[in-house]
Amino acid sequence: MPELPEVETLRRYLEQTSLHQKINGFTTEDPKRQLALPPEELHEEIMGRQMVSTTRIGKHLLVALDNGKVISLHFGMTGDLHYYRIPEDAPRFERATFYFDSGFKLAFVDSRKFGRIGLWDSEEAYIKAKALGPDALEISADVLQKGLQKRKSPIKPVLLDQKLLAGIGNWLVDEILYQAGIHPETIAGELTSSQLQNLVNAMQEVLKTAIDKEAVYRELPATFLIHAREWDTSPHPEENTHKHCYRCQTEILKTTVGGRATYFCPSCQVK
DNA sequence: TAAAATGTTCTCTT
DNA sequence: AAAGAGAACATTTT
Repeated sequence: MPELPEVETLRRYLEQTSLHQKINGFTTEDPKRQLALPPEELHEEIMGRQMVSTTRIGKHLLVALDNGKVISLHFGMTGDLHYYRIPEDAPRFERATFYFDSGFKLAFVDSRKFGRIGLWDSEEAYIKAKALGPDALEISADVLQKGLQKRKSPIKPVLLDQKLLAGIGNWLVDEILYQAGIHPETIAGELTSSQLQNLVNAMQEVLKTAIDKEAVYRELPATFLIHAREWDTSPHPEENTHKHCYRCQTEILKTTVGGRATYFCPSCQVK
């Protein structure tokens, strides 16, 4: 699930379900692993408090409490949220739960258990601790260009570096490079100014489109590369057209760049 | 059944 | 100091 558009969708979900209710309980399956602080401490700080507002930076969701503290939610590879009341609606893989006095619960769902929950004195403290760069929707072309300039790695792993800019994950980076017509192994510092411009435009376009569709992949435009990924659950898997570039019909290739699975069009994205 | 999976972080090396 | 490579983390799904 959780790259920038997914986390933005979760932020809105939390905002529409869970604000302004008294928290009267919190449980975790595996506090040592899932919490960035001792469970007693978290419990003490949030009991009786209310969530009052949310912020997102990159893939991180921050929830402000009415005592000024900030809960951090990071969703790892498979994190999700589910708000419910009756036990029949409990999701699979519920790893942590916030209980409200309304009787509703906010579940932190996470099959692979890479997600983390923390408590901080301020948003700034969290951003500093994680050394997060500017959010991918906010970063200016100028700052991005300066960040890329000195890097000698392929552009793909550089864009995945959350210290440079926050929010881009493995499917997004492939999508953005595809839309920008840039080969994922192009050395970051060697991008031309027109490539850089294409990159900035594609990043905005892809992020906004994905947020607009609430990160539901099958609703993304047919022009999106994401439909070529194996885990795309197309309603018509027998139609293999999504394995080809919508622009030139060339077969989409799968390789490894920076240790991650990488999809690209060998014809539209040349080094 | 072995392999791959939307992410981060740590260690080691350069 | 900073950048890059690679492994580790835990579990599910195909």
